[in-house]
Amino acid sequence: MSEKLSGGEQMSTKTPKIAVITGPTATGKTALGVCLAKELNGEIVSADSMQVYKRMDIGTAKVTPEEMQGIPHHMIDVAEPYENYSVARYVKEADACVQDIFMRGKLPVIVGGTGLYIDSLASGRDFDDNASDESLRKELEERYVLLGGEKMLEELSKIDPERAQKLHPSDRKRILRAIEVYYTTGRTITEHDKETQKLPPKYDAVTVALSFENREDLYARIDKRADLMAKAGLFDEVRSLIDSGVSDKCTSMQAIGYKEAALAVRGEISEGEAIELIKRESRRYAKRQLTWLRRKEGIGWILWKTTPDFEFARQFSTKFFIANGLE
RNA sequence: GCCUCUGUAGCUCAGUUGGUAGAGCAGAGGACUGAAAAUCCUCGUGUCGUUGGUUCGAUUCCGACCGGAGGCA
Repeated sequence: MSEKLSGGEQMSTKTPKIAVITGPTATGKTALGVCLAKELNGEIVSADSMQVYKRMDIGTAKVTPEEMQGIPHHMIDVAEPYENYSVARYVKEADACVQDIFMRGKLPVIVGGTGLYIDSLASGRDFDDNASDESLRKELEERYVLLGGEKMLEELSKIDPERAQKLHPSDRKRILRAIEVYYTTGRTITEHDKETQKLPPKYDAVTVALSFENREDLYARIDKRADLMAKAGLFDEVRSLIDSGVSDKCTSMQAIGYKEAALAVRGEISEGEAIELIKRESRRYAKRQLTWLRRKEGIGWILWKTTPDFEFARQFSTKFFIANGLE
């Protein structure tokens, strides 16, 4: 009887496993995601900081209804382009999706390239509702411009020396956020981080990452996709966003493809120049994504030779998932 | 055919009054806890076109040759 009880306890404390498909931009995550969701009786939860916005389809390479092949997709088109989305909101909403999918006896398949979103969702990071203050942030922003990074970092080192030591004077966002957290919650961001690090992860993310064996092949794919986006009407898409009143200060308009196309729409550069910029920024973005992923252990990497081989990827991923306890 | 200019990092070009060289861009590596497609940090060895000569020493000066651009015929 006691055996039974302890067994039951173990079951209930076991971390649920979720499937994750990630990798730099333009590597075929969307297609593989659908393919595996079909095979594993799953539903897709997107982990993409820009596909959350409605009316941003071409530039974000959003899945089309045909590509979905009947598989439900969550966390896409959940915000308006003029809203400012955030990790905090993502974790809250995406986690609700994940739980709902589990409840219905299906497997959540997380697909996307926004590493911070995936990590935060999996770790179950709790974002305090009070730890954000727009007007304070604005005020700090002004102070930063006025006083400069050195002075602001000095200010931070008085309240949170540990954090201050890790930051560079130019890292405006992080310096200001650290100060903001202290003023809104009364606790330093270092304390806050240490606390969340202590928490056991909410989900066990069994992760497959896609990339190319040779960097040039990845870059060639990115370049090609940028050309296709332009042909598919990226500039019209951006023009209509601007016409509908989405300001270039919005988070959505900082997306690669959108900020450059907006310059062209406003006539500051040519469309050809915009496309070249989009290619370059996308390449750099892909590199940053790789940097993020490389440090993580336990990832099952699929490296394409020159073009994706989804049949191989399907077999590899299925084996990898099963080997890591997913069903 | 002759004359002039030119050949230096993947690209565009500096430079060395002779002691083997440095910027921008491209690129590479890293960081990342409420904007993350964001934000930030670090990184420059290359037959100085080839080959002879002068020199202790040549990428630098001289000659020839091979590319490229322009001019005259």
